[in-house]
Amino acid sequence: MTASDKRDILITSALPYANGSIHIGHMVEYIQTDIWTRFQRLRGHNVTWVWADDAHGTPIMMSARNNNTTPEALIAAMKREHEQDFIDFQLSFDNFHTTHSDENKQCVETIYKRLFDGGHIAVKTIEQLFDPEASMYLPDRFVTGTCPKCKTEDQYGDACESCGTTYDATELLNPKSVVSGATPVTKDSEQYFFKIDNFDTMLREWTSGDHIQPEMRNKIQEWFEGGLKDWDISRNEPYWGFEIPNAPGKYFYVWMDAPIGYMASHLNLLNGDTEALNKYWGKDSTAELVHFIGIDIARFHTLCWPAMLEGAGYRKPTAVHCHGFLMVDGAKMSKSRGTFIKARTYLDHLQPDYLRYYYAAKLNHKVENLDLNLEDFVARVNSDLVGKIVNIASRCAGFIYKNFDATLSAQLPDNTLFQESSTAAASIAEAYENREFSRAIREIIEQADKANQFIADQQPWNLIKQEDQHQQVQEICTLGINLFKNLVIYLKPVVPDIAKQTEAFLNCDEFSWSDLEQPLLNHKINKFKPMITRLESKSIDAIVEASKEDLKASNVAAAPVSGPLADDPISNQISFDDFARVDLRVATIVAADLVEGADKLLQLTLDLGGEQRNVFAGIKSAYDPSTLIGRQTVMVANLAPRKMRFGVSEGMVLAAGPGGSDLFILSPDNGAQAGMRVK
RNA sequence: GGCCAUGUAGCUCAGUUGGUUAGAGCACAGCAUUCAUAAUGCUGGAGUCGGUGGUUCAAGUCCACCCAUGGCCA
Repeated sequence: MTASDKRDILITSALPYANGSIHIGHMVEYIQTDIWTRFQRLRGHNVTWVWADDAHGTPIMMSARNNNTTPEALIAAMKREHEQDFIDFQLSFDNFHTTHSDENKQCVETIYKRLFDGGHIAVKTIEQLFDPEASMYLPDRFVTGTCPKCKTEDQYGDACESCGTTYDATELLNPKSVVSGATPVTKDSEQYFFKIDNFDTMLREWTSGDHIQPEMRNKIQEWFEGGLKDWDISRNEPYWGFEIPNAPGKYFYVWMDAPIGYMASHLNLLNGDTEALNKYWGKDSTAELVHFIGIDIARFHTLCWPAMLEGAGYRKPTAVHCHGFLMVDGAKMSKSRGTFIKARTYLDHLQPDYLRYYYAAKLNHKVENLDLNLEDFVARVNSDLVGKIVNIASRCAGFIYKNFDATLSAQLPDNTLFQESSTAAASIAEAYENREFSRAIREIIEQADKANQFIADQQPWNLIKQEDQHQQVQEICTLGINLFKNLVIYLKPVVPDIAKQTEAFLNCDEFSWSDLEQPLLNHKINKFKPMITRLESKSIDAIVEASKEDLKASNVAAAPVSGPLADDPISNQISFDDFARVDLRVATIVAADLVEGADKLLQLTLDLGGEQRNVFAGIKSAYDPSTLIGRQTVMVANLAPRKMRFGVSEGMVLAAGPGGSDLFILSPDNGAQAGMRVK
């Protein structure tokens, strides 16, 4: 590669929020970033990957308050945890910083000042909730009340957890201050707005180019049609963030300083050298600036962020790559199903290469969700990595080691296989470059299939029995080893651990892309050791189980101390289909009698509107049979009949309560008819 | 409610500008093989391409509506 071919690439991943642990959903993006980063390095480009913890905002302030700690202590502990997770997942970032840093304060203030001087900041007076007792403005999360839409009580001032509606805190019904319990009043408050509309023309042009995936352009178009409204970048104190210069009591909104955290992390890596920073961020920079993000934060990265950069006299991103969300077994990650898997829980059980490979095999350049199918995960990794790729080394190495003093032959057999393996490079590189990792993997596995076919075809295990065929065997296995070497170079961005073991096994320096062209000949190798063990489904079960344990542990803290929920916590989630299997019907009690010899049972005759059922119900302690006759109730109509000492019970009546005299059978409202289904 | 994306074999996915009989891997069945971490090779069965209607000589591919899933916004 000549100096002029060498690209300067600055890469970022989205900033994880410093208020929770990293999970395998985050890892989709970080692994995607890492594969692309490693690929570019393997090709010899000058790559820098910087990111940071997103360490500001009300949720962090609240968490610190609830845990009797300071925000500083909380984010410091979280940063250590996050960074260790990333290192252990073999992410090859150059710097992981925090948005609560001197560098970020410096960058935020610089950008804000430039925007202000450029006439891109407006000061407007808006109505905000104010706590008259604590005499302070209330952030959204410091107000609770009833959702204006679905009337669910005890919701925060930004969104309803029950119906998902987002609203202004001023719209809450019966609002209450979290701080004092007082009813807030509305009060005028000055806020600072970024006039993003000033950049309408620039943004329309910029987003119509190659910087954005085509499917994102449709989405962005919709935002333009809605009009670019002034963006409120300030928050009243108390707020956890940076104070706005010359605006006492006003703080930068977390989403203002978060993306600037990319720049600040870079500045931190450069030890504060702003000239070096400008080489990447200056208006005329020729370096590439590439962001990897999830679709949920696309709006900030495709509109707010480029506008801020433009307004402050910096360059705009080369590309903003969006990905979808992680699904596990076709559904959203679920805590109760044990599919909300923390990065650490995964690492406690498995090496990163497995998950890295599986994600790579499914990632593409589109904004699609990625489904982690746990059964498929096991099958895919075992079949591809163990059965196909590493097996090539395993089946050739023995011959070389035992019969040829661990030395590869001086020449390859007379065929074009090695040539083919090298020329696949162009297409595989193109796939990596365009982030079509699944295509890259498909093409790599095709090469592996060819290698295995070749070995099966040549049958070295038969040839070795003939003395005069020994050189042939050495050459066949040398080719096998060299095909394996190329496969590992192709896979090096994806499975760094296997690549490292292969370099040691083959006695080689660190592989680079250019090593694809030259076969190893007359070269001594080491004894083959298994590089990766087969994935067992019991490991997956253990991860799922451990993830359920995590849930239990976190539930203990939040569980109510007394009351029905404390005595009998809510069961694991079920699907609608599970529920639908239970056939509940309205029934009329036409007869109710004491059962001779039974302490707790009443014998009920239930009418389902044409069909009568005999049911034994354990409600004698709470009900006099004569008061039940003529009442309607609800029964499970498709419960398997059960033989009891006093007869067969053909269903079950629904009742609530712990027992004894505290039992309450259900009744439908007036008008229900016997036999109606409850659903 | 509006919008965006997705829906192809049991599972995970390819299917370029509409053009022969819709492909691959895994799983399954049979055969071969035993160098290899029970790994590998060959052969085979398996699909009303979410549904309905339309455009066309021709639709998995284009259009309309509907359904399901995921998401964004209100």
